[in-house]
Amino acid sequence: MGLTKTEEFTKTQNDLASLTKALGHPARIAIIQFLVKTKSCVCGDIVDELPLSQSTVSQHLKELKRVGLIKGDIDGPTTCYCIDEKVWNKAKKAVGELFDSYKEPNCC
Amino acid sequence: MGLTKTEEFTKTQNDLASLTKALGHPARIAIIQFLVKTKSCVCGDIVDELPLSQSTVSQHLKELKRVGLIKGDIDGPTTCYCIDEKVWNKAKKAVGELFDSYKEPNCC
DNA sequence: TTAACTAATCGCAATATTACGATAATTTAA
DNA sequence: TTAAATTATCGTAATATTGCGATTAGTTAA
Repeated sequence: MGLTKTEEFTKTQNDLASLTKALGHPARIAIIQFLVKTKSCVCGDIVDELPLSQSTVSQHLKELKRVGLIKGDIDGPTTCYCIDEKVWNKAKKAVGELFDSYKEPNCC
Repeated sequence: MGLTKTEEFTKTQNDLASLTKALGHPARIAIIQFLVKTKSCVCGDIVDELPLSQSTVSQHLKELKRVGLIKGDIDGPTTCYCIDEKVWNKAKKAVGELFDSYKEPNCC
């Protein structure tokens, strides 16, 4: 079918999956790393940094915006992208809790 | 195209993306949570727990095995799945470093 | 051996994703 | 106003993902 059965899972599960899915592409990891390390965050700079076309980069930015990890402020003709601190910290906590929930081998 | 330009990104970027992509489905999050909380980890128990068919669950297990987060020991007619501690800790570290790399708002 | 059980794989259909060029929308500069 | 620059969106093609039923492969029990 190609259609995830979202309604069969909990909100937590769907939210975590949505977040990790958004990070699940090397271009989007690269965008995040670039936004973390640079002070400027003009869209054009991101396009220049990535080995992808402008329209493709724009799509990846949209996906990261969808989950809220980044936000874009329109500033004249350009758009200034950056990490959304609040959502970032929430995501960090959620993913951290998942990884921390495993303590030690149960079997095998 | 539908084909990620893997070769244009660094190994770190591809590895992180591959890992988060594997976590990017609610069924796979549910599987991980189930393996974390239960002591038993028989494949059939996972199938019973999830609202998906046996073949679909098997596919999700395969994806998690592909990135190494879980491993499956064939034990007679059943297969015993569990978290792979070593890969888990590596993944935890890699994702943790990504989230920790962001310190404070740069702009916007 | 046969039968029952477990789990992986195959084949298929529906939908999603990735990527690009072209176009549109917006803003600034001339 | 016109032209240039920036970014979003549209349309399209190729590939990937999700899900299921059916089948296959393997093991155990009778």
